[in-house]
Amino acid sequence: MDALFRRLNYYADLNEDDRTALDGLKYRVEVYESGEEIITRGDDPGDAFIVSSGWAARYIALEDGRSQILNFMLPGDVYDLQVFVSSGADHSVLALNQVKVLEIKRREILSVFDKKGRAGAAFWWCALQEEAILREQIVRNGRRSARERVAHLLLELHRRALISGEGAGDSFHMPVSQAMLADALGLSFVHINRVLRELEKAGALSRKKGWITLERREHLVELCDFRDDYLHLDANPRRLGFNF
Amino acid sequence: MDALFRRLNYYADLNEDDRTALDGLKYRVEVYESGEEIITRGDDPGDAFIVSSGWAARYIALEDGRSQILNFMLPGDVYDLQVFVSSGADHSVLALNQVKVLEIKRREILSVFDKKGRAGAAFWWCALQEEAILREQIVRNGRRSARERVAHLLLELHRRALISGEGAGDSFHMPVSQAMLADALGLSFVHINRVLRELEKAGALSRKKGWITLERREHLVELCDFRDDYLHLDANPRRLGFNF
DNA sequence: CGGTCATTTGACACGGCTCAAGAAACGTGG
DNA sequence: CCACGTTTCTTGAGCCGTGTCAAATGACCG
Repeated sequence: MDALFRRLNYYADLNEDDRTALDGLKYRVEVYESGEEIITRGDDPGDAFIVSSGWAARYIALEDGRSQILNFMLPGDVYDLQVFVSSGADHSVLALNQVKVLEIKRREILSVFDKKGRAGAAFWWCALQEEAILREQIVRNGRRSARERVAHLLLELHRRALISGEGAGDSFHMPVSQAMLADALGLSFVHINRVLRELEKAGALSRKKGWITLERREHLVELCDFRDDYLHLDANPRRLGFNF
Repeated sequence: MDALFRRLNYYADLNEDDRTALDGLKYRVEVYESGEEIITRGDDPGDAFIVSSGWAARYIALEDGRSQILNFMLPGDVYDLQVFVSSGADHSVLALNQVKVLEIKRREILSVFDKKGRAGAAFWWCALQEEAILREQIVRNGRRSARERVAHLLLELHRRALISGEGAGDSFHMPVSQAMLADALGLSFVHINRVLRELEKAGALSRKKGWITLERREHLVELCDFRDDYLHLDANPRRLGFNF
């Protein structure tokens, strides 16, 4: 519940009532190991899911084995805020490392919405951000070169990892194989590797045991013209300890 | 208002009360000519927008002139159902031909949501569908070849045009230049042209004055393995006069 | 009728893909 | 702790889908 509170509070500066409302939510904790499917296409979950720890990937697989990652889910991210209508999931969610998930009945979430406090608004902010991230993914993969895509995605994930309370400074833990990056960015994993090595050789970043360090963040920013406004972080800018 | 009612009714089989609630909505009609911007990035509209007639494109432009269309808006599509939180638009909307737009105050829309009738549910269904279309756009552009992309997008637009009450049978009016198609599919307009001509020569489709006819729809479906489930049309399948 | 914009086609270049094979990292059981 | 199988990463060679550039043609519009 910490991850959720942290996230919502980041957006909306919650007060006591909001905190109480959130604490009152009844939820179940499920643990998924790396490689397990949290949601499978066609499921009709019935609950909303909140990532409490670990990373997951929303993806769609084509018939012939190709597959595309839609986006990554970090602690505090919510699956299925479209709690008002129920429909079979049109995509799957895969655990990238061990993921703890809070599963909450739709009507529980609705009770928070109904209270019309800041917690409800913060949930909406989450939904708005999630959709904006999808849109940025479209632009990234549609109109950017391989190098730009990699730089842009790393900058996004770095930013989001910081918000989730993971990572420190210019480093963050990224439990994502190069093949997964390829499926996220619409490239081959061979080419992902080449781009990563090139950036590494240029001193822009370094990698070690699943940790990424953005050695020259400004260089990466410039490389892909990264603007973070799509992350809609300005709900409450004072939450962020530094300026980009 | 017809386009909206038609769309919502398609999803939810509205009753008299719902109809009354919708008819009671106060709105303003704005007309935009082809090429005009309905929403400009950075705007904070304050209202929700419903396309009443005509086509529009949501897009994001990069600094250097590249631009990416996120998706197309057809009659009955709604802009900004995230009415509960207000934030600057992170993308723009461009009129592709003459577009009539209903502009509705957020609180008006909220009143329909609050009534908890089927109209509210139908709005949610719209939001769910919109996000699913974005996801499919990611997969299409990320993991499909140029030919598959073109076929897949045409099939989607055909389907959506029929639902909007435009088009007839295998034909529909598509006020979209090849350069726009290119910006939607992450390709160059030269290549779009080649693919279209190829499909045309193969007898899969024909074009005339902005009208597209899917001469061999099944062929196109097979070509890109088109599954229409992402359009979430199953809310009320009987509304559709034919089976795919 | 001229001007502008959209379409079409050819020639050529190149970014990223495929295939292949070796090296490194990782997990597991002994 | 090592040994082993498995997955992931790395690198090279060659190819192909798509981009770029350029120019002609056609469609539309006042």
